[in-house]
Amino acid sequence: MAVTIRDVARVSGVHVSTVSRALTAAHLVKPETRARVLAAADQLGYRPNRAARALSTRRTGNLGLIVADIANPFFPPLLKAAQAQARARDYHVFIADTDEQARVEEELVHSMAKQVDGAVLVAPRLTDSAIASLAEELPLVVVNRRLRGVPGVLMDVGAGARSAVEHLLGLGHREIALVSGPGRAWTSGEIERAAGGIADEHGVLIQRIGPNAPTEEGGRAAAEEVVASGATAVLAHNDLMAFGLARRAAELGVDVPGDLSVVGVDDSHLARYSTPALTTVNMPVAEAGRSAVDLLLQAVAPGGSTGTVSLETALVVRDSTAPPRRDDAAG
Amino acid sequence: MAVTIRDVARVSGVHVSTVSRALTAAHLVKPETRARVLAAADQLGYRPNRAARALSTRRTGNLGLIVADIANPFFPPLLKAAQAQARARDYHVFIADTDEQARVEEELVHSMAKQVDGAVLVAPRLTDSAIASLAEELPLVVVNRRLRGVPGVLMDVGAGARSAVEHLLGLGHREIALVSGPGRAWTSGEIERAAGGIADEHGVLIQRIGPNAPTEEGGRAAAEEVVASGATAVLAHNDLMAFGLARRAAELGVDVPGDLSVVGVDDSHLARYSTPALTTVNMPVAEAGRSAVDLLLQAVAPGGSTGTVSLETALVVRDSTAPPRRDDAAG
DNA sequence: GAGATTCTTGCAAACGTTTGTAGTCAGACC
DNA sequence: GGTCTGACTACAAACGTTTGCAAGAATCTC
Repeated sequence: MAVTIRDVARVSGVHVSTVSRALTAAHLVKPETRARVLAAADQLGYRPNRAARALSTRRTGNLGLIVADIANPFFPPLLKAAQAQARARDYHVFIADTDEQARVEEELVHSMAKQVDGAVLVAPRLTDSAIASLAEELPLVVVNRRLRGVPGVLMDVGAGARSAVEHLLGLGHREIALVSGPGRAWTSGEIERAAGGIADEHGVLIQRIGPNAPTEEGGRAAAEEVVASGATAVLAHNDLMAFGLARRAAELGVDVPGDLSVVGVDDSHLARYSTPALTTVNMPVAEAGRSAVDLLLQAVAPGGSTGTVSLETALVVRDSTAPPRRDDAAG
Repeated sequence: MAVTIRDVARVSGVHVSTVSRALTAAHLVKPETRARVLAAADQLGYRPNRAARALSTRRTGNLGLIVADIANPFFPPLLKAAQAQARARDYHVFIADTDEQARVEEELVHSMAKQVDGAVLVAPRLTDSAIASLAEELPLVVVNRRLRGVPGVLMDVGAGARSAVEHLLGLGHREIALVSGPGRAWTSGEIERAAGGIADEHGVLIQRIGPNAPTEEGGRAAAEEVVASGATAVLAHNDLMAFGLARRAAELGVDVPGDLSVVGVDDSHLARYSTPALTTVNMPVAEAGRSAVDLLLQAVAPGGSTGTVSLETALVVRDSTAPPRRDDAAG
């Protein structure tokens, strides 16, 4: 039924091994022969069977992309970029959604292991040691997780959080709250550390609220505590939470940014679309997706090197931050 | 290195073929033998090599998911649901992004053909005949495209558009515009036909504006024409466009919904997040993703049947629609 | 112009499974 | 007690590639 290398061999009058070489190791066959083979392949519409190739070479030409939640707006641009990069390198990508569950994440790596040359774990929820042990089974690259021995792509969210707090301090805020996300995420720790550090330098204490689910609901849930705390500004773990927080605050009669400045993290499209448009930390997700794939491909290649790339983030000031009200500052 | 069926055979003291059968055709081996084999497999951490299995059975256990733009908020929930459904059926999914290019779509089907048992084309940009010819090469399911001979999942966007127009008519609008999307999309035609039909019944003429790119920019671009047309209400091809349109209208000093009611299509999260929250036609995308996978799996199965499933849509009324201003109606 | 290289190609084994065929064994049947 | 049946298992070929090895042809070297 399907046309195989054998058919091509017959039509072009050479042995299958010659066809194979003509296709994958051009310099090993005489140019004229190669031309004949290619012509035959083209004429027959031959496409190599990657499963057979994989069996023989032990390389599948496939990559895995494992994320916590495809529908979370943070991920799609990353997936898109990673997929495009992989395709440019002639790799296909499997995608899998863990539904935020560490156990599923682990199981997915196992079940993919024989089908891919390596996998990218985006913002993994697993423990460091679990990831390290998976990495022995399959070449892995992590995004937004620092792990010795495992190549990673880090977006410098700490620097972004620092800029965000500096921005708030510069506006005159002295009562700043931090609504944190899931304890397990690497970004949570980075944000807290950086925000705390810069606030310290200015003799300001940041109130931490949370942890919360990294969703709009999580943000809403934190809103009352934020308002009650008397904070005039708040930095949220991500845009979704910032958005939920701002919405809930509005319902409580608190004006954003008049009474409360809100800063998010991610710069998802949400940030531009919401009203007021969200001041947020831009994450270079597309770049991260590309880098992750490149790193993985390097790690997988014969003389595979392993490294970590760090990407810069930047604060994007929009309409959800403003100086605190005089009376607030006085009270 | 990796543990194969051969290792399992050695440890459990049987032939490889027995191991194979113990794993895939339980009734063909004696229960005790099977238990021994399973124990050995478990102990060794054996995982079947799917490439080898694929070579032998000619079934890969993989599915392809091809979409125009992963980052367009319409797709991720569909991808998520499809992926989950596939996983529940023990299939893995390849994902690919065509960047809205028909040629890429075609090439992707070709390059996936040998690696998957079938593919889902979501809102394809190809012509009917191109899809039909691809369908001979590989079992295909289309989403939001009607094509004889190719199973499909259709979201009844026509009914949704009809409800939307009825809603606007009910509010008292008589000057209604339709901002259409890409001419190639099936949904474009459906919306136009349905909207035109119901308006006709009420003796109202709908002004068609476009076609435009199905993006925020496309919506912005159409805004001036909409405003100039004197329409008091507008139905946009999708939420992104509705959103861009509303934003641009606001910039032009046109109040939404006071001066102009805006209705979108998709009910992406964007609709809930924007201000004013968008009245829009809800599309059952998760359901569509699941159905598409089920349909594909049916088509691929031995006695494969082929069918079309149609899913209902529903108008969701939010804050972007209101009765027309008196003076407008009078003018 | 003979030996040494280098090219070019064919042969056959291997990758890890599945599966058709055939063999063994125990029990049933008469 | 011999034959038949059915349950169970081993054998070996096949799936479509790649690749080490070897052989023959062509080219080079002196």
